[in-house]
Amino acid sequence: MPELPEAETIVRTLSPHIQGRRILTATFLSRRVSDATGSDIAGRHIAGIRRYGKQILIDLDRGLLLVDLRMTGKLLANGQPGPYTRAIFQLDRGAVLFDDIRQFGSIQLLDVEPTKLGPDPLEIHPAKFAERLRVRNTQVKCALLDQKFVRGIGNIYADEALFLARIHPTTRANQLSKQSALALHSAIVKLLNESIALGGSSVSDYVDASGSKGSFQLQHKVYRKEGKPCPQCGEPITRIVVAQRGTHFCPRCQS
DNA sequence: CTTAATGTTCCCCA
DNA sequence: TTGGGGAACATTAA
Repeated sequence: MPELPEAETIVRTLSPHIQGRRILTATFLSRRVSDATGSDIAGRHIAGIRRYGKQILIDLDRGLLLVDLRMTGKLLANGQPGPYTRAIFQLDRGAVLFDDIRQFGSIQLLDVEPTKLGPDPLEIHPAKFAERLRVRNTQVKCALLDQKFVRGIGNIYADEALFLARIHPTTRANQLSKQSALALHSAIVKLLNESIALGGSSVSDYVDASGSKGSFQLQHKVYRKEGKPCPQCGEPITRIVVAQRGTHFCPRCQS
């Protein structure tokens, strides 16, 4: 799904449309989207919206909605319903659509905070991040993708951060020098913030709540760049598979 | 027809 | 208990 920067952008672009609004009706067009029913949700007020890792939490006057976008989920303000619209929230002013081509996404109605994931990469102290890596006996890319390790990083930013920090994706996390671990933390913070500033990466079909694409994909150095020259040294970018995900890196820069 | 895609979970094996 | 690997979920695009 959208990763941290995309979720953050969706929250920012959707917030002005839904903050303080009342949900008149909620309609689920696909059984897979939710266990909740429209009548469970109708009538509640929206207190606010926030990001939790790469997920989105919509606080209600009673309970909250946990929106998990997975690979192709979208939240759209005042869009036109189409063939992939899976849920419609009619508000007292405007409407919100949940579109999702692949239907991996979901919207859950919770009465308490969701189960806890790892720390937010933009908030964790660099030394704490390094320490978490040090006690992890797994490939560093696997750690980055594990939402219980840190919440919000996905396949794009994992590959880009490992390139920026010059770390091979299959390096054991507990074998990284403290210096490398800190470089990785710094690369992650830099990339996530830069991406947020550019509205996220639109590589597949990501758009924000207004239907606008981000532009951070133009800054990608290795993600989906197999065979293209490394911007640092010219060596062709290599693609391997790690944790069942396409993994892109420079075999010369990322020893 | 085959492969891969911003993700997670479940199941089996060591 | 931890970690690795594969399948599954549903749909599109190259």
